Amino acid sequence: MARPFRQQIDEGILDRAAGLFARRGYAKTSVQDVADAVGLSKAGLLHHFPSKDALHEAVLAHADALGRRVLDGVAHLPPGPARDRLAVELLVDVALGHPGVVAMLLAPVTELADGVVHETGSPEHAVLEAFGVDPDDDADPERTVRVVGALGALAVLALAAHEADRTTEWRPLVVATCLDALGHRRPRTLPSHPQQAEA
Amino acid sequence: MARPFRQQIDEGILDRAAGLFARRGYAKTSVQDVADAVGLSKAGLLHHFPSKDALHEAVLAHADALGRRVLDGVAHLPPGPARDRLAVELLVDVALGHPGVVAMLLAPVTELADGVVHETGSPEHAVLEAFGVDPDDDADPERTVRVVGALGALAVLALAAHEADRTTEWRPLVVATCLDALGHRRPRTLPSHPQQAEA
DNA sequence: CGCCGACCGACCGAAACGGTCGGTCCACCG
DNA sequence: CGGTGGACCGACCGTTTCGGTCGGTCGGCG
Repeated sequence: MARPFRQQIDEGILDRAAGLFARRGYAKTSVQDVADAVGLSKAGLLHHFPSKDALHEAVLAHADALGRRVLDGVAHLPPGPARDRLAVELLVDVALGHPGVVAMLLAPVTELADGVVHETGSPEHAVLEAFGVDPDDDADPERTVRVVGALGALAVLALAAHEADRTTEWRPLVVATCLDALGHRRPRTLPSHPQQAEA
Repeated sequence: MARPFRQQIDEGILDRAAGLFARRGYAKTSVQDVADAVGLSKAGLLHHFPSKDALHEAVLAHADALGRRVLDGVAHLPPGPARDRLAVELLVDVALGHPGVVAMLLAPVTELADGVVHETGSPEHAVLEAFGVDPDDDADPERTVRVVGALGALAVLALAAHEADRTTEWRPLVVATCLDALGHRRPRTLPSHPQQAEA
């Protein structure tokens, strides 16, 4: 494990595995699936990680580290448009380089819809925290919808960009789309907005 | 199929199954998974559909019908902001009522990232068509990114809203988020009645 | 009462599962 | 030059899960 070469290979494995675990769940992702995705045999993959469980934990730690990187890079700013913008920039960079990880950040949302119970250590919480959203807080539904929507857009765009091999060209477009989804094109300085809207 | 009661049950099954098939793929979704999701035993589910394959085809037809509904509802308008707005409204209605189907519309994008080959009859093409996007056309990357991003936001928001049981409250917020992601600034400062258009 | 459709528990052969083992290949070192 | 060790694989093992079947229970209805 001393060589950076080895570490680089492992990181590639972790990115691919993250996408599979995120979308299919732990139980539904076989070692063979991951091995195929990274171009190894099952035995070859288990040569890098001693067991499926160890691989899963490494993936979780990997995603957690990336999520925390975003959170730390943004911690010095107070909540507001500037922080949002920086958070989006950092997240897009992470997403375009590691698309599987972003899928993992959204996995809890999609899995809960199936009624599946999951008990992961929630690295996604770091991302929501970076945007100042508490999932259990109903006080500001617009903010919640905006942030979740922007993350959804980012997740699928990162995947599509990676697949189409357009990551560098699309990057500014992805950033703009996410910022627009957040509602940041207009000055949002109305926290006590009487938004009775329509009944 | 005589009673509407039966049809209603089947539609609920199809919605749940669509979400599972979309996110996990056909092979990775077991009959037992669908049965659990709809609260039936495996034998009970296979009483409604003669085989897993028949269930899958029914799900595809269901998604196709919903996708086509959006396309038909929008066909009378020329491409442009007005058509985009109507398409989003229709799609949001479909999505909030049938969140699993929207996940299916996006499945090709996420699956291609895994290198999986899929050969489905692509109901999602109807949706892209409604927004005037050709996936193989590089001429207007911004439009592609915008549309794909808006669909991603919609997909995860529909799931989240369904899970949090906030579909009616969140609907206008979801519409606004998707439109913003598309890059259409809402005419909120116009002298006419911008906000009440969607009621 | 008898009938029928909805639904279930138990079961089947086959396939896939996580993991092990022995071996091949090859870069590198003496 | 032989040899040493890591990366990697094919084949295999015992177990679990797969799609699907079968016989049966239950309740509504004529």
